[in-house]
Formats: sequence, C-alpha cells, structure tokens
Amino acid sequence: MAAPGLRRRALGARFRALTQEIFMPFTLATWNINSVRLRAPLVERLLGEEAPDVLCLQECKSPVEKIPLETFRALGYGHLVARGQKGYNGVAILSKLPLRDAGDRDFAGLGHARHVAAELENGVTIHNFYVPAGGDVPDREVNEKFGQKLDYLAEMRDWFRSDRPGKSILVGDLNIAPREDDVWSHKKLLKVVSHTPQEVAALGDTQEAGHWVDVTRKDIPEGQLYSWWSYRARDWDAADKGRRLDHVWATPDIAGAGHSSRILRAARGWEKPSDHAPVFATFDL
DNA sequence: ATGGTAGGTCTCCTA
Repeated sequence: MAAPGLRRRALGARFRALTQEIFMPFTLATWNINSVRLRAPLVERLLGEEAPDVLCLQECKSPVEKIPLETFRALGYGHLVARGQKGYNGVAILSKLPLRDAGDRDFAGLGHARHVAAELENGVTIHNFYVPAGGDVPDREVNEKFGQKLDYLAEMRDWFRSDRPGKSILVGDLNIAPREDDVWSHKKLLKVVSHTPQEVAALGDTQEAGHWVDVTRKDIPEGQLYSWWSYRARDWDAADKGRRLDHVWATPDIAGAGHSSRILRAARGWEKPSDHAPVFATFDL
C-alpha cells in the first residue's frame, strides 16, 4: 500500500492524464483560397496571425507537388494531405498535427480533385470538400453543370447513408447557402444557383444522411452570416451581398465538443483577396 | 435587364 502522499500524487497524475485525454482542443479553419500559389502569402498571413491547428483549403488550382509546402512548413505546418489537378479545383489539408491520408472519392464521376480525407492521431477524420458550383442556370435540362452538382450531392448522400460516419468533421466550400439568413436576400436569390430550393433540399438530404450537425449554426444560431462576397461588386464590404457557402459540420458524437465558431471577414479585405473568407471552429476532444 | 471581376491556361474555361 502506497503512502497517502504518494497516492495523492499518483491520482493527480492520473487526473491530469485523463483531463488531457479529454480536453485536447484543436482549432480548424476552412478557406476557399482561389489559387494556393498566387495566394501563398495570404495563407502565411492566416497561419501566422490565427494559427489554426488544421487548415483545409479548396480551389488550390495546383498539382499537389507545386503547393509551396516548404513555406508553410517553416511556420510549423509540416503535414499535408492533398489532391490536385492542373488549373482547376484541388483540395488540401495543411496541419501542425500529424495526419494520416484517409483517401478520396470521385463523386459523380467527374474526375475532379474535389474531396480528400485525413485522420488525426485522436481518431477524428476530417473530410475536405469542394462541391461543384453548378453553373448559372438552375435547370439540369439546359445546364449540365447544375445536374453534376445535384448528382455530386446525391452521391455524397448515398455514401453517408451506406457508411454512416462517426468521429468526423466535414468542411469545405459546399457552394450552397441553405438558410434564409445565409444570404443577403432570400427572395432575390431563390432562382440563383447556390440558394435554390432544389439545392437546399439536396444539401439537407446529404446532411441528414450522415446525421451531420452544422457546427457554425450550432454556435451562431441567429443572424446574417456570410463567407463569400462576389469579386464583381463595386464595393463588396459596403454592399455586403454575401452568402454562406463554406461550412463546418461534425457527426453527433463530437459535435458537442465544437465551439467558438467564427468567420474571418477581415480576410476578404486583404490585399489581392480570395472571394471567400475563412471559417473557424474549435473542438475540445 | 444587364454586366460586373478574377485565376489559369493558351485563347477560353470556370467561378
């Protein structure tokens, strides 16, 4: 039998080990960067100023081998799981924490680099998505791209239905603003691709199939919330005609650990910006 | 009702 003092210290160590095991908070951000090579300085600025543990990028528009990993590694981000192609699409997960490549899927058979998954050492899987934008006309009979977007979402839905995810986070540019307060004008955008009832229903089916919790809206349930402002506006900030296209979802087993969601609107005003702002969430896991 | 900007690539596609 150990002396009372020793026993107390041993319990203290066990308590510390236990609490550390339970509370290992990590912060995650998702950002459509619109060319990771052109905007490598902006990525560096975000990593330097905000220091998320994990940064998921979309629209890298670069083959994986041309992503400037060494500049990011110098800031402590030595781990990369990515898929790329020349000129279009491309998704990357950049991390301070070790990652295991957990594969990718080619939904709707497009042959595009629009999904990649990685697993953290705590067993959490991160899915990074770039859902097709869907073209201009919300009618698959006259616009093939709109059909591809709906097919992409349907195949995501079917996958989550057949293989229900657990301990998972899904982020990315989903190219749909589902709620009325996710767009600057619900009424004016009802026939605009990204906010049509058909797309909102498709996204809802995909979310429901995986029992995904919208972590951003769990944290910020009220009010207008945007993550994208068009380049075409004369003054994006004053006009504020935004949409919430970028999302952070989590499975119910870990969604309760998510908190401190925010959108870094300021990044939309940086020099030569992306048209998207980064979305953040922290998970105590 | 219209056109407005941006990036990559190779002259126009995509967002």
